[in-house]
Amino acid sequence: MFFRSNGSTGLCYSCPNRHFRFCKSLLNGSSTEFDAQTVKNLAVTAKQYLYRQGDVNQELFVLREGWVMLTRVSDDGKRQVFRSVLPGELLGFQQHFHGPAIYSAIALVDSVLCKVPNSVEHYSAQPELALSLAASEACDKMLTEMYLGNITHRSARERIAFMVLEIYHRLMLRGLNNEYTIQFPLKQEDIGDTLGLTSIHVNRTLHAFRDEGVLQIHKHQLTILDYEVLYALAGSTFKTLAPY
Amino acid sequence: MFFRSNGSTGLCYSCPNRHFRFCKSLLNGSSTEFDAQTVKNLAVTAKQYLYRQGDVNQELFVLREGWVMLTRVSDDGKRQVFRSVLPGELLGFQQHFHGPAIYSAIALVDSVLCKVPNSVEHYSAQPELALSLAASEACDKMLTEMYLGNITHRSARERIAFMVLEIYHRLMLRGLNNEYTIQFPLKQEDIGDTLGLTSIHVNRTLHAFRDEGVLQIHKHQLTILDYEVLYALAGSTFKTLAPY
DNA sequence: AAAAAAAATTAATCCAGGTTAAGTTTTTAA
DNA sequence: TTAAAAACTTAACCTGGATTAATTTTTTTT
Repeated sequence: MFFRSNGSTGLCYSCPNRHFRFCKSLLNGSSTEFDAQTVKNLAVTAKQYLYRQGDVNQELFVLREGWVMLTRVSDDGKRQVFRSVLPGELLGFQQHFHGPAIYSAIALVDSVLCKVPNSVEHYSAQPELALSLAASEACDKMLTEMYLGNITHRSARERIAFMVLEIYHRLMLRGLNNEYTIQFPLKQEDIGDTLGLTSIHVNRTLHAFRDEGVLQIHKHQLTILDYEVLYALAGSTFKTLAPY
Repeated sequence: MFFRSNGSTGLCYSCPNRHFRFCKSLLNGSSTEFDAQTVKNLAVTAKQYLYRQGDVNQELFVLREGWVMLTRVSDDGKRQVFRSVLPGELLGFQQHFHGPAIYSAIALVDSVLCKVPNSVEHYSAQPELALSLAASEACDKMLTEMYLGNITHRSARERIAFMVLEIYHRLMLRGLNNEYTIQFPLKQEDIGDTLGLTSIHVNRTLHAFRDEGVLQIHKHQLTILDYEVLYALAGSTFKTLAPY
């Protein structure tokens, strides 16, 4: 089990995410020990929606543990997967606090979220928090831009290599890897809907990667067998992203 | 001439952008009349780079008038155009204040920018400003996500229709249209590099649109001839974006 | 105004990935 | 434990947009 389970409803001081930017700002701004009065834990089970596109009045969360995926279905029934939210990352912020959500958030595995303050008053009282929020949005924006650059003009092999390395890297920063193996709850269709490929073609490509000894996905575990090959395929976009 | 030219180096009180969110926050937080001590104007000519990918120590700007395009060239020489920055929009913010820029910013027409405060101290003194920054980043993020959804799985005609309407709509919000005509400094290659199409295919598609009486680009002027057709092609993604 | 460079245009050919269809295996629910 | 549903796999065929290669028009520079 790679997802840390250190008592789902624990307080911040024992949380593995407490050093990530937004959480750090929250804790810094708190005069007393941070507790359930301010940060409320919320447990969700696999396949449960946190909110759906069109919902209003949504809240701001930090994912404490688990894996959340952001998706949007267009009128013609096509689904776009925007990204995976990993432990320590924010989800739910919108420029218009109470406008409708443009995408749905679904937990892919049992997850725990922390509901965090999200009001103009809170941010005014804690300017550093608002700046952390801006940084978090800028980070998401960059990730989305890098995916845009990855998908535009690049082959299926390159796109998948980029996506796998990007997620592997983000999990590694959190210590959520076991050597070259990670938990990987995404289905082939999810990969396809992230990268603009059909699940059939994702399947073909993953199969080729396995035959070539590059990459293997089995029972929700992904193992990188040849990092160098993936790194070369992922291209300069990944190199740019890696420091973040 | 659709780009407002009301004295390039004017102060904020006469600026057409003064009611846009970030500028409004700036002005609200200013105890005295806002002047050149705080906001410095910077004029750039067409084809001039504001900064290039890899540059460090870049500044935060609001585009006062003109048109700026954000692009990134990858190691293999392919160019990605991220988006156009239109008057009143922010550019240059990064989560790491002094990290290298991941893309270049180039003025496509003669433009005027306002250099705005961008330090932790400023944001701490003006929490509302930090929140406006977060909102601006969230807005850019959403736009990028919508482009991602547009490019993934959709045809060349649909992609171009979406892009044209999105830009038309954003200019219209600023009063920078003349009925169904806008200034449009993007080259066919720029459109291609935004949407993941070759300029040859962009040309074919634009030609078809002209033949069909849908859309026309001539001498940097774009005219929408059949809004309904474009709107239907642009799909639900555009409908979602339009309120913003 | 002429020369050079950049951008737009057109046509022919080709292929990566889509589509359709029919399995098989794995997971979930009963 | 069995049945049903979801996910994965494989193969044959097809097409939208890429590639290559000229040519023309427009813009910029001299």
